[in-house]
Amino acid sequence: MSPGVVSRVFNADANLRIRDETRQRVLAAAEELSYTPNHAARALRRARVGVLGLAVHDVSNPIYSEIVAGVQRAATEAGYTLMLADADALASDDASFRNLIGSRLIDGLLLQRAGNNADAMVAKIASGRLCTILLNDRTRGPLSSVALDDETAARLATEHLIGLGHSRIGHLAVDGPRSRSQARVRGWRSALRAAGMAEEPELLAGGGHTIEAGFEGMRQLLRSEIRPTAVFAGNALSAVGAATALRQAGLSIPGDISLIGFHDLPFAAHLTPPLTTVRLPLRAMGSRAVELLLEQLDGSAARHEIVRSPAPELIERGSCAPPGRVGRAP
Amino acid sequence: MSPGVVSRVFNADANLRIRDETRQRVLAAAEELSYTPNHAARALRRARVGVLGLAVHDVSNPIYSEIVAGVQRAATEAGYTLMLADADALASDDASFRNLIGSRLIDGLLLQRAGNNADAMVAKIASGRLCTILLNDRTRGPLSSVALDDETAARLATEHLIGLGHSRIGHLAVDGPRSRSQARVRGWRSALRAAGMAEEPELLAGGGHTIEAGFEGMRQLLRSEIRPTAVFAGNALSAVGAATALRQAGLSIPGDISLIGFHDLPFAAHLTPPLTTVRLPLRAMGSRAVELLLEQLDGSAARHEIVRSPAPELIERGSCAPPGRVGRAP
DNA sequence: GCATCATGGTAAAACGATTTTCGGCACATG
DNA sequence: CATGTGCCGAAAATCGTTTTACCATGATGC
Repeated sequence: MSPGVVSRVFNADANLRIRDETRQRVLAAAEELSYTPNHAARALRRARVGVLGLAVHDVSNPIYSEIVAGVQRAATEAGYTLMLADADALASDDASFRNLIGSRLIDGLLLQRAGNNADAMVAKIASGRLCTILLNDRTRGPLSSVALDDETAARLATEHLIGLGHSRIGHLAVDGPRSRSQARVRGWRSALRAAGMAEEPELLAGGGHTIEAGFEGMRQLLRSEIRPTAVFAGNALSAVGAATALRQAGLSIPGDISLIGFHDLPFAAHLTPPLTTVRLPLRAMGSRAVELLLEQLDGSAARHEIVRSPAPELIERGSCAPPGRVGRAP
Repeated sequence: MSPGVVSRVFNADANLRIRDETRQRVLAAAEELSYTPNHAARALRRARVGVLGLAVHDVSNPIYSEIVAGVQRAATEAGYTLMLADADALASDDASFRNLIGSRLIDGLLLQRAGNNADAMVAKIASGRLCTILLNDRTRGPLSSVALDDETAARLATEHLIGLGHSRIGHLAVDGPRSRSQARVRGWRSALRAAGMAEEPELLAGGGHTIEAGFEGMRQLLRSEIRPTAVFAGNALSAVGAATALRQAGLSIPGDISLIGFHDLPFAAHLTPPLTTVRLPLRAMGSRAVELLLEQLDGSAARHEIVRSPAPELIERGSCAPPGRVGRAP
């Protein structure tokens, strides 16, 4: 039996004419020897490895975990395996960068850009020939991107606070206090303006995307002249840190200050008080990114897309209440 | 210039005698063309791909995230790339299983066994020829394993509660209420016995390794005849669920019931009250597992190891207090 | 009876590196 | 002059698949 026939049986080649008896013989022998095609040889021959790369900034961040889950599912469905890389290591270690990007270890890359040298990194990748999708990013550039409708979600959160009667609504911005043009800040601002409220610069602080940064950001808000009665945190983890800062200041949530988080993660319901959040389709974004990547591997052009479905949704729990009134007991 | 020379320059072959001028010429040309060796071809020729697999039960579980971080670091240091797989998908989808295990897509596998069919899966893997290390597992079998000193940690947690004066100390067991032989249950029991306390079967409930399971487990403990004054949760996430159950029952922590968690995760300090825990070297276990795997790839025999360093450590926060007294304010 | 065609395969050439073998050149030695 | 002997580098074999080209053989068409 020649290897060529075996190969075509395995790949269900439609152009192969073969006696059924022979096919059975091949299959039986494969079973007997528990034969599995060698990945490297196959990848070498067809110029395609069947592996997608996913580089995220911090694997242990639960927000990324959600994205990873979506990516994982879509990739598996499409018959691809997923390779996880550390975006920071990629940015700093040039050897591992070249190994991942240039060696055709993967067919395409999903990149969650983050950190300071993100731009430099994007440039480096764009100059290469590896098909890449930027995750959770709405940059207009040579690289495709998939993002969420952060602005709508931020507006939703802010409007909820406005609806409760708040008028001094702070915001912990993920990209620092000076990032006045980012989507979440825009959503927050547009909701304030629509309600006829002035935007106080002191009500905008940096909250980062970590517990610690949220803690610091909230402390800064509390030190400001006009103390907010409600705070919209631009990130789920920073909301956790913010809550701790409030508790340390002896303030109750939502009695003294209402708090709303961004991204609805599993533990949000288990904070004290349970955290009201806006939920965004993180998993869907992950899946969609894979679809886009696969399309692009087939030659379609770069594209910038925003995943709006399922739509951002307000998840009411116990961390928001009208101002100046004690909310329900914890 | 022949490809052979190029290859040997790139891999710093000691047996190659070459004029320095020629070497420079090779290096310059490589730089010029931004040449990177093709991974598949290289993997095919040397029967080694430079990729390690890591299969965990649930990527979004923060405990696994810690392990992943440790594995990631050690793998990168050793010049290996990491491939993340979903252990559940591996167990259920036979095609992806064979693809990962048999095709030499990876050189070795780190497997966090979990789920019901874990045993069957281990058997399937053991029958194959892929070098595998079981993570967080102390099974004696043909496969190597790396585990933590859960028993000591559990004893430490229980002794802390005993030291505070508690005598009715419940335990939420990760593997269900009937798993009387697991390490954490053993640690809990041995601490109780050492203090001359009887082990009440009603004080043992299943807490799983999810928030929900912990919630249910605590509710069960609260329904029992002898209500505990302190609970040792066998898992960090189940402690979060347990805290919610207590809150819903109108009980205060630690005023009415003290709570101590297993595994010290970033958010533990940000619960209300901040959760007292025992910290285990999760990252170190991940790193050690990689080391063991690499040794074994070089031919060393299977081994069962327990990572005891850094030693389990009690992290006191605000969720434990003497019984029948109100603890410090949240 | 000769050309054509479908059938059921075989044989061989890629794929892009690594590794082993071999050969040519220059110089020294007997 | 013949013969080693270092040095450098070229050639060729190899890894396990996929893919293309091709070849018997017998059946069919005319």
